[in-house]
Amino acid sequence: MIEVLHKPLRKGEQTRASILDVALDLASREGLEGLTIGVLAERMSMSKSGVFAHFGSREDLQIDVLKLYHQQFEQEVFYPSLREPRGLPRLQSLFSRWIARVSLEIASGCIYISGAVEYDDRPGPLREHLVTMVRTWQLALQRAAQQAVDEHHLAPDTDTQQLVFEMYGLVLALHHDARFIRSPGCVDRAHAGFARLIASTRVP
Amino acid sequence: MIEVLHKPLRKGEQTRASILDVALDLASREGLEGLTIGVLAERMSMSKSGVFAHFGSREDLQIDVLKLYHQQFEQEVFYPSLREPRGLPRLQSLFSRWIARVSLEIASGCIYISGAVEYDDRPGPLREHLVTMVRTWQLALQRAAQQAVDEHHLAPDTDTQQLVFEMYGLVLALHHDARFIRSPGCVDRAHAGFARLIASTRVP
DNA sequence: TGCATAATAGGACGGTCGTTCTATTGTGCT
DNA sequence: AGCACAATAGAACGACCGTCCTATTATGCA
Repeated sequence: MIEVLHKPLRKGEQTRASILDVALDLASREGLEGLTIGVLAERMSMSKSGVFAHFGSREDLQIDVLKLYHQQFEQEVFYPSLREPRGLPRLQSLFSRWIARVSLEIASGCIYISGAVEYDDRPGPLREHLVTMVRTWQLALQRAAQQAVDEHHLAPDTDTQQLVFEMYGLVLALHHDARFIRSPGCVDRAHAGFARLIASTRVP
Repeated sequence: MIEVLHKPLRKGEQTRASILDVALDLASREGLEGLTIGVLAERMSMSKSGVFAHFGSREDLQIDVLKLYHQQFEQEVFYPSLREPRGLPRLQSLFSRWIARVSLEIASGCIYISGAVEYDDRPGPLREHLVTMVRTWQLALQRAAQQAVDEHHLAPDTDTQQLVFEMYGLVLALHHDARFIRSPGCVDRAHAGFARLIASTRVP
């Protein structure tokens, strides 16, 4: 009697995935709040309702876009750095890949950063998801910094939270000067800032 | 024949000013792009068209809000610091007042920062105005830093552009952690970061 | 090949947006 | 007081928004 649920056909998930790809690209440019179903449908050469049917609501679409971004970020920045040895090398790898990602995103934009501004005062599930993801990333950085202390690469009294705060600041400044001001050479400045940061907390 | 233009009556300019006040408050919370005439009218207990009539367009309203913010920023951060002696004291005053302003704005938000994200990819007069203002502020900081070098408070080989880049990063990180993450103690971290920054470029 | 149903299209809904037009109210000067 | 005109209200516009409902088409399996 109770019929077995037909597993979703292939086509649906496939278009759903490509919708999400386009949506991520769109949200990177216009912000998650600027992501609109009409424009998304146009870009997909589909009807609004056709696109809409793949997601329960616009909010669900935004959340799925966010999760996709998070996934890509982990894949490109976090996981590869785990192959570096614990301590300073891994911390440096995390930062470099992070910088590279933000630089590449010059044409589009980092959703963690734009989202932080869009949702700092807008309560709701989207904000919660974003905060969780960014906190996760910050904690991963802090863990790597603590390991650098444990490995005696950084001074034993290093304030790792302070370190992460300043690293984040460098990336935010990079994003700001690259995308908004469009001042050349800011990638080098981010690297220089990190080098100085490490030098001042390094074990002599 | 050509009649003398009647100078605008007092009432008009007065309400226009109070509209701008409310608009600035609103834009600080929701962003310049989130500033809407309907909501503004509601907050003013006026009709939409009544509010609209004071500005040629929404864009003009946004620009006027931006100019008002710029004016307040200069008044609270820039000018008072000019009373400090040239060099490190003035640079430190600029940074402290800047930090204080961004901290106070925790409840509302810094339009320079939110605007940078909103308009990094959106061409138009608003973007141009914003970039000009932020560039002006960055150049003021750089000038103060250069004076600190000239006064032999900072090392003669100091890269002032790099210094400003990192100062800006500290404030962006403060804004991020205070408003978005809402992590306590980030004001202290901004100050600590600046102290370390100065210490590493100070003349021995 | 045919059948069940997933996938999509099309249209309509109420809502908000910026803007415009016209009418009414209020103000300031003589 | 009365006149000129500034200041505001009110309604309507076209456009776009997210969402829902109902057909139509496409797909995968028997």
